[in-house]
Amino acid sequence: MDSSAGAEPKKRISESTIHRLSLYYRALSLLEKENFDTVSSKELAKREKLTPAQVRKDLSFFGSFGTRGLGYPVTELKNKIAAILGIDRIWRVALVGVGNIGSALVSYKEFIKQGFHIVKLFDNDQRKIGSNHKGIIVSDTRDLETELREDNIELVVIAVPVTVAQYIVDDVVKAGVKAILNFAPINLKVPDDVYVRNENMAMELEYLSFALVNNHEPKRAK
Amino acid sequence: MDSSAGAEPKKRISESTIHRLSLYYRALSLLEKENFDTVSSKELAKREKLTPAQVRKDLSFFGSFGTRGLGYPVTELKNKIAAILGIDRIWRVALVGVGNIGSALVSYKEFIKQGFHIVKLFDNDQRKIGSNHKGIIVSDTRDLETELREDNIELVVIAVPVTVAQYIVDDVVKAGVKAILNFAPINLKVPDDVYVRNENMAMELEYLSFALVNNHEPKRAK
DNA sequence: CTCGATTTGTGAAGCATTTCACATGGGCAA
DNA sequence: TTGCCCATGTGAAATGCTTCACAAATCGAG
Repeated sequence: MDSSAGAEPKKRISESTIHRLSLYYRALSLLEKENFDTVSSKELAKREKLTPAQVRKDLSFFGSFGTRGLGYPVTELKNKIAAILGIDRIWRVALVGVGNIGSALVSYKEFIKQGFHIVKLFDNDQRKIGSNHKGIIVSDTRDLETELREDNIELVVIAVPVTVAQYIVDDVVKAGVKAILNFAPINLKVPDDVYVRNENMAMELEYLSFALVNNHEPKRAK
Repeated sequence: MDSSAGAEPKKRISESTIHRLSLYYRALSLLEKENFDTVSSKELAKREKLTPAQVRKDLSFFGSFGTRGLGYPVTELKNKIAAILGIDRIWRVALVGVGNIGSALVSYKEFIKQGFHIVKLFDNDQRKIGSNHKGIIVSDTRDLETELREDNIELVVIAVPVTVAQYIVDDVVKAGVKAILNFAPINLKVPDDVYVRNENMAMELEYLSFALVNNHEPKRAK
C-alpha cells in the first residue's frame, strides 16, 4: 500500500536508473513478443547484464509491480515503465539540420517506436528548404521560433554544425521549448529550466579506444 | 615525480572520468583555436559545466600536467589526453550496415577528427554491395571475417537491424576484433575479452521525456 | 629576494549508487 | 487448508564517485 496518492515519487531518481528503465522497457517488449507472461528480476538482469538486486531497486523507486514468488507481469510492467518514462504518448518533435545525421534520424525506427514523431524539419540551406523528406517539407530556420510555437513542438533535436548550434538553440528556447537533444559537439547555454542532453557518437568510440590502449577491465562479470 | 616507470596507472578509472576526458579534449581543441596558452581547472570546468575539483581529480589519475599558480598548458594537455584516450593515432574502422545510420556515419566529422577512419563498409543487400560510398566500395557481409582480418581492422561499428546484429557480431568476434560500437538496440553476447559499447539515440530522448513528465531536477547548479 | 596572489594536486569527508541479505507474502500442490 | 518454495521489496552495508579544503608550488611585482 502506497501512501503517495497523486504526488510524484520526488526522491531524485538517478540518471542511471532512468537509463536502465529504457533498457528494461526494450527487454520487456522483446519478452512480450516471445510470449512470456511473467519475468523475474533475475531473468531481466541476465538479459541486460545487470544484477537482480539492481533491477528490483530501480523498480522499487516507482512502486511495487511484482508478485513475490512469481516475478513481474511482462505487459503490465512494460506499460508502467512507459508511463514513468512518459513514452505512453506521442511527442511532437522537430529536427533542425537536415544533413548527414539529420536525414538519418528522420527515418530512425527507435524514435517512432518510442512515440517520438518528427513532424517538422528545418534547415538554412536554400537547396534543402522546401524539399520533401519522408513526407515532411523542410522549413527555413529563419521561421524556427514562430513555427515551433504554431506547431506545439515540445522536443527539438539539433543536428546542425557546431558553428551555428548556439544560435539555433537560442531561437528554440525563445519558442518556449523545454527539452533539446543536441548532436553538435559543444556545450550549449540554455536557461535553467530547459533540459539539454548531448549525443556524441564519437565519445563511445573514444571509450573503446581508451579500453584497447589501456587494457581497461574488460567488463564486470555477472 | 612518479614512481611508476612503464606500468599503466592501474587504478580502475571510472567510465565517467573517461567520458569527461573526451569533453576536456574537445574544450582544449577549442581553446587552442582561440589562442589560449594556458587554462585553469576553473575555466575548463566552467566550459563543460563541471567543478574545478572534478577536472583536477580526473587529470590527477594520469599524472600531473599543470603548473601551480598558472594552470595547464593547453596544447600540451590536449596532446597528453589524446595519448591517454588512444586517439593520438589512426584507428582502422569497419562499418557494417550501410543503411540509414550507417550512411550518416560514413561522413561523420567527429569520427575523422578523432582519428577513427572508416576504411571498410559491409552490407548484405545485393543492391548495395559493390556501390561506392565516399570512395569506399561496399563488401558483402559474407566475407566479413576474412576481410576484417586481411585489412587489420581493430574497431567495428555495427549499424544493422536488430534481427541480424548477433550473427554479424559473431563473425566480427571470429575475425579477432576486440572492440565493437553497436547501434542495434539489443544486448550482444560476446566473449569477455571483447569490448562492446552500445549507442541508442532514443535513450536520450527518453530521458528528456522522463524529465519533462516528472519535472526532474532541471540541472545541477554550478 | 621576499611577499602576495594564484592555482595545482590530493588525502579525507561527504554523498550517491550498488549490492547484500533476509523478512515478507503469494502461488501451487496435495 | 496447510506447507513449501520462490522471488519480491527494502533497510543496511559496502562500494564508488564527487566535493572539500588545504599544503605545496609557481609567478610576478616591488
